[in-house]
Formats: sequence, C-alpha cells, structure tokens
Amino acid sequence: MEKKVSITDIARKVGVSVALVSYVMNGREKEKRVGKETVKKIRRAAEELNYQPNQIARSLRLGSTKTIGLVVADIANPFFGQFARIVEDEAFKAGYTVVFGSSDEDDIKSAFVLDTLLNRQVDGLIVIPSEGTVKQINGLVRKKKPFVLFDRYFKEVNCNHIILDNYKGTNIATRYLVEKGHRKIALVAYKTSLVHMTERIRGYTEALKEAGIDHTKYLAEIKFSHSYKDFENSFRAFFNKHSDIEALICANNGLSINSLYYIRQNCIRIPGDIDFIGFDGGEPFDLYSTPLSFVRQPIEEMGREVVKLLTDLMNGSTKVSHIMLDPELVIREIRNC
Amino acid sequence: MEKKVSITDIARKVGVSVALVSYVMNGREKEKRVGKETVKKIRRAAEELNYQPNQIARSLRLGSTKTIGLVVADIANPFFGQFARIVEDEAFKAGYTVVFGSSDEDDIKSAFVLDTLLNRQVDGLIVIPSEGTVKQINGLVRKKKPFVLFDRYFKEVNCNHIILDNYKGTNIATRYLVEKGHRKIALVAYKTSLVHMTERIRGYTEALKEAGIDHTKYLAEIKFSHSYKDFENSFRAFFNKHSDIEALICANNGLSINSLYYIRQNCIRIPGDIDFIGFDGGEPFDLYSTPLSFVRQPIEEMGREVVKLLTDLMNGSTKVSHIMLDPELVIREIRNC
DNA sequence: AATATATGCTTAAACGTTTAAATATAAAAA
DNA sequence: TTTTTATATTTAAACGTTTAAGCATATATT
Repeated sequence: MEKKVSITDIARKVGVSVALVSYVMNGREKEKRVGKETVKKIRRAAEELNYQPNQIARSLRLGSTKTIGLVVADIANPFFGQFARIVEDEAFKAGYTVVFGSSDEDDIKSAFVLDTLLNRQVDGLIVIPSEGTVKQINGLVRKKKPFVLFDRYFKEVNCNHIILDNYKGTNIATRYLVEKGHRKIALVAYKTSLVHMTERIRGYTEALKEAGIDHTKYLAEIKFSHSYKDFENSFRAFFNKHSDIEALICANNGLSINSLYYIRQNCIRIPGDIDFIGFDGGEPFDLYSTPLSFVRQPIEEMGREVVKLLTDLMNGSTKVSHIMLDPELVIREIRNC
Repeated sequence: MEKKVSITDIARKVGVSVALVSYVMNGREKEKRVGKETVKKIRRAAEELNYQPNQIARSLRLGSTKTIGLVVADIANPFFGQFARIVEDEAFKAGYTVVFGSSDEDDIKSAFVLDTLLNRQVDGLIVIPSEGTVKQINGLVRKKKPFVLFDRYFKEVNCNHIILDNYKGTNIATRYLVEKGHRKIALVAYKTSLVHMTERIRGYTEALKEAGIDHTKYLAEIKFSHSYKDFENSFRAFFNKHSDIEALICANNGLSINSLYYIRQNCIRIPGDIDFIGFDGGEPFDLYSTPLSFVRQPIEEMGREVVKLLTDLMNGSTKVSHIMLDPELVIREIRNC
C-alpha cells in the first residue's frame, strides 16, 4: 500500500509549517489569517499530491472519531437491516460514519461487539440490547458514554431509549380479532425477560381479560433459537395441543416469518383455517398467498429519532429521554384473484 | 463522557514506565523480560482501573486500523444484508471490524462513501461497485489499497474480484424453460453496462439462440430506479406489449421482488399464466402463493472467499485472483394445498 | 579480577493531526 | 520617533500507543 501523503508533505512542498496547511485544509484560513498567496499554494499542492486527511490522527488529537457504533441482533434480518440503513443515512447527514456489529441475541457476543466498538472509540452507540446485558448497558452509563437503546430497554437502567408502544401493538391486534368475533386467539412470543416481549404479551392478555376470555390457554412462549427446527418443534407441540385456534398473532417479525413457514408447510389456510396478524410487515407479508395483516412500527421515524437523540447527547445534552412511538394496525383485505 | 484510563495512568499507579505496561498489555512480557512481580502489579492495576486499550492511538502508531470497509448498494436489501452478515462474521474471526456504507447504485454517493472509509484508514475494502465508478476503483488500484470487488467488476480494471458465473445463472434458467417447452420466455433486466447484468443477459440470449428462438423480442431492459412506480411503468408497457409471454426470468433479486408485486397486483398466476424463475431466493420466494424457482448464489461461500482473499491481500499477497462461483438452479414444485 | 551475559527497566521518538502561544514583520497611530 | 495594531507565520505540545535503543544491576564465565 502506497505511503499516504500527509500534511507534512504539503508543508514541505510549499515551504511552510504544518500549522498553516492544517488551517487551510480545515477552511480556517480567514480566521487564522493565512496569506492569500499561501492559501493558493497550499491548495494547489494538496490537489497535486492528492491529499486525503488521516481521520485516525485527527480522531486521536480531537478525542472524537465522528463514528457511531450500532449493535443489532443480526444485520441480515430485514427489520434490522432497514433500521441500519436509516441510521446510516441520518448519521451520514450529521457527519458520522457507522460501525456495526451483530450480537445474535447473545450476551457474550454482545459484550465482545460492544468492547470492540468502544475500543475503537466510537463517539456514541445505538444498541438493541439482548437479554442479560444489563451489566453491559450499566457499564456504558458508568462510562458516561452517549448511547441510546432501541427496540428494548431495561427497567432497572435509567437511560435514553426509543421504543414502540409494544403494549399497544398487540393490544390493538387482539382487540381487532376479538371484535371480529374470535375467542380462541393465540399469541406466539419469545420466552424472555426483555420488556418489548413482556409488554407485547401484556397487551395481548389485557385485551383478552377485558373481553372476558381466558388469556393463558393460547399463549405460546417459546425459547429463542437461531434454528428453524427448534421453533418448529415448539410450535408444532403448541399447535397440535390447540387445534381449535381461530386466530394467530405473532409477537415479532422473526416469529411471524417462522410461523408462516410452518403454516405453509402444514397446509393451514389464512384466512379460512385461521386469521393472522404478524409484526413489522415486509415483502413476505405483501407477497404471501393473500396479503397479511400486521402491526406496523414507524421504523423510519424511529430511526431518525434515535440518531437525533444520539447526536444531541454527543453534543453535550444530558437530558434523558424515553420515547415511545405508536404502532399502527395494518389490516389487509383478501385478494380477489 | 468520562476520561478514559490510559496506559499512562496504569504506569503512574504502578510506578513504572509506559513501555512496560504496553508490553504486558500485549502479552509480550516474556519476550520483553518484564519482572514477574511487575507483571502482576500491572495486571492488577489494569483490572482495577478497568483499562481498555485505545484502538485509535494504536492504529495511528501501527499504521493499521484492523478495520475493513464494506461498500454495498443498500444494506437494507436482504441480499446485501445477508452478505454483510457473512463478511462481519468472517472479518471478526480474523480480528477485523467492519465499517459500511450504502452507495445506492449512485456514483456520487459511492465516491463519498469510499472517501469516508479511506479517510478512516480502513486496512482493506470490499466493494460492490456501481455503474460509473471505474475511476474510483482505479484510484484504489493506484493507491495500492487492498480491496476486492464483489458481485460485479470492470473489464478494464485488473483487480481481485469474486463473482457469480452470471452467464451460467440465466443460461441454465433459460435452458430449463426451453426444455419445458416454452418459446416465449421473457427476461427482465436492468439497462446497465455493469458486467453482472450484461452477462446475465448474454446467458439468456445465448440459450435462446441455441434453441433457435428469437432472443430480442422478450428482453426487457429497464432503467434502474429506487421507485417502484418507475419499475411498474416500464414493466407494464413491456407486459402489455407482449401479453403472450409464457415464462419470466428476473435478472436479480430486486427485479424479482418488483416483478412479483406487479404480477400479484395484476392477478397474473404463477404457474398457470406464466412460469417464473427469480434470482437469489429468500423468504418472499418461499412464502409466495406457490414456492418459486430461482437461481441460487452460493452467498455463504462467496462471503467467506471474499474475506479470505482480502485478508490475504492485507497480509501482503500480491496475487490477483478472479474467482467465479457456480449458481444453482432451484426448481420448486407446486404446493398441493 | 576482568569480562561477558542475563535480567529488569527507562527513554524518547514516532504515527498525523490540531491549536494555543510565541515570533516576526509591516502598516497605522501616537 | 516610538508605540500600537494588524497581518502572516512558526513552534511545540498534545492525543495514546508501540518499540528500538540505552542504561543499570546482578550473575555467570573466563
């Protein structure tokens, strides 16, 4: 790899000190009253040598890398991919680059990723925290590192977070199905202590309670796993036990997709055999045999808010915000062809 | 943000020079013959102060950031998201972190992203080059920056690249449809000079030629756009003009998805009205009314190979590799429920 | 006793920037 | 003329590491 040209090379070529070059390269020639001729010469030399500033050196000196770290569960998951894209764009506009890492919903991996990003001196972090990472998040608080949690948070940690009104998400979905006349409404959720899930479960149970329907019978809390097989086994057990299910709500995108694979494989018809409401939407929802209903998260807005909040923090704000955005129930009609 | 603890803080606390601390922190205490007692004291102090190395300072000194830059068209696109994930994992194993940027298939944006990553001194780059970025890629060659192109390349630039045998991809798809008895086989592709597309088109036309079928009539080369509306307009014009199409091949994932939206909206039946072969697969393909056939790219293998090639380059290899991997035609049966 | 070797540690430069402070010169004001 | 002010530039330290080179001291070898 070619030796990169530095500010020193330009200084030598023009015959001035590095300070002047630095001033000019940063557009501070007026403020620092650099001679007009000198400015021109420096500009020309920079051009000729094809100078590119070394952001690493700059970062070290300034104590800021203009980089933000993004910890997602899995960048390959379209929901997180979409989120990452919005973060990227917003960060870019604000002059930041994003470094990312996938935690795989695993606390050990999460710790690794977090350490890596911190060692790389990211100025701030956006974290989708996995189960069992309270300590890690508390560590960020202790370090006074600017960061905001997204999608989930911990009740025991007072920090910035932006989440969906998860309760409302499943609540409106359940109510909708109840009003439609269903009584045997199942919810498939992950067995976890993470609030986004417990809230989604609560939204469901409360809606059922209110309607005077048993709210425990059709609740499937299954263990998280990366393997579809594991999901399938748990789900089959549940489904076989309750062959009278009239409607199914899925508590997140992954569960929705997995459920659809199962449903498809087992020749269960939507609608007909069961009604279905998923989470987050996406291409598979649109292109399924019939368009599928789902709980929509305002992901664009959330992404924008997250970055805005973080940049405020990085600019010195000390306000702690807990932002909760509203979901929207998107009901799709049966296709007539 | 708390002042980070540095090697100097540890040195001061223990009462030794920073050099010793550095040696110990890098596990070179044997080689550099640091006293046993001192090692212990340094370790303890590092623990107590919760020392985390500053990778930025390290990078500046060593001239290597242990970072690789990834330029994709759009991280929100599942194909690229999946690829990014593989790259991330492989890079992580090799001790690298990945910084990414989306080029949006736009040369201006690509230049920005590339510059940003270069200024951040990435040790190497993985680039999915957009149209009109030959100059940028040539720039990398001139700088002797280790990089490898993925998915596409430029005939005029001799550099490392890993691509699919694109010709073969559409060729086997077309042959399959011909053998099935179709003669009016359409290909929807992007109008671009990028080889991955031109090769996919060539694979299609050659297969048709060989079968003695007119190979221009049913070829739709449409302009790339981020808007579905634009796609729809071009596609509709094409479809209306050729209402006798028997089968449709889509030249990449985005086109496949867009086509499916159109097909669905216009009540065209797969199979029945037309046969369909898409590109890259994914959840929408599996969950469509009937499972859809597609040309599969060995993306895992490609991702692994890309990172392997790049790490070799970063470790000083000067070999230029052009790797081409085989696609696989995945034919799906009609669902019987 | 003189020399060589081993052990343990320090010094200081370097990486490429930024920037406060100092310096030098010219022009304006006293 | 001397002093002040404005203009143009340099100096040098700092950011947190790594590492070659040097310096003591103790022990082993002649």
